[in-house]
Amino acid sequence: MKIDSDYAGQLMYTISKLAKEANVGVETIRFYERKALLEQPIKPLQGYRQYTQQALTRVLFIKRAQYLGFTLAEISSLLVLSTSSCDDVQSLAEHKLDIIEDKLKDLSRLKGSLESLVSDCKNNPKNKICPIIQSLQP
Amino acid sequence: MKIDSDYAGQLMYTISKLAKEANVGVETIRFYERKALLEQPIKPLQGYRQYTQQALTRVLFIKRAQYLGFTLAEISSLLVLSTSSCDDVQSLAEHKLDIIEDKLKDLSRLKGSLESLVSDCKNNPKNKICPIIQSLQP
DNA sequence: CTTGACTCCGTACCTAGATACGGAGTGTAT
DNA sequence: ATACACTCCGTATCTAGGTACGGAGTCAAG
Repeated sequence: MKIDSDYAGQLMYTISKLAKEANVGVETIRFYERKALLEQPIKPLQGYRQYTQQALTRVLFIKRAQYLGFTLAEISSLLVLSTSSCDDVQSLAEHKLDIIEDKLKDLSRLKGSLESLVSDCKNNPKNKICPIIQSLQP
Repeated sequence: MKIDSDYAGQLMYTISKLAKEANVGVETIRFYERKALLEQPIKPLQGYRQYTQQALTRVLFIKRAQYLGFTLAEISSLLVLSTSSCDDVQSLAEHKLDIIEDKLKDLSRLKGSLESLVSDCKNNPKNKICPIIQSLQP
């Protein structure tokens, strides 16, 4: 078992170590590189690519942002904006908040409709047509 | 302009008329046929396929069920179950309800997190690093 | 009898976010 | 020194729900 490389006092990772640290698959790392969310380290003449701690930080950033509901495209914007404008980041977040609120409304509506249908089912005397199916007929 | 065919007193549609009535695209009708959500009428030796009112009913059923949050796969199950068991339809709906409730919880959590971050931004003195970006750093 | 609109059919393409595969190169342990 | 694990790279595949395309056939109006 090889120990992680050390360059100028910095811990380095191979792609699989990086993936493991970030709790994602190796293919996911490559995918992020293709999407330009993560810089691909230069390949040395001899051996494998080495990933820095900054790369790990970046992958964790992406995962946290995803957890907050941002898409990869939005995360890409976040990364561009992160070096400049707090105002722009804030409006991205506010826009996302609007979308989330819309989705919440939609889901609440669905919940209400389904609850009412299920309750109809429970009151349904045997041998009668299912109220859910009935409700779906035009 | 050809008038819709009439067979045994029943209104019939060409694929584009059916699509128009159901407010979907022609390609969507074909897609549902491929997914076996809709039966493809037999092609006459001469001329185009004719769709019945039952076909229109079916497409509208699919659209209503989608509006209620069912996926096409679930709608496929609903169609199978619809001819037999109200209990089974009911448990499908209850399972869907569980999923919707989970999503509602997730979205509420996201909403809370984002609201708090946006509010941090608003209190952010100029020239300081954006709190949202900061929160994404490990 | 020609023109333009429509159908038919297979296939390819799209988004989003990965996931899998195959073959060649590389690294390490025994 | 050889077996096995890992990397590298391009490309293909997957889910879900469609949308688009191209060429041949068909239909109806003028």
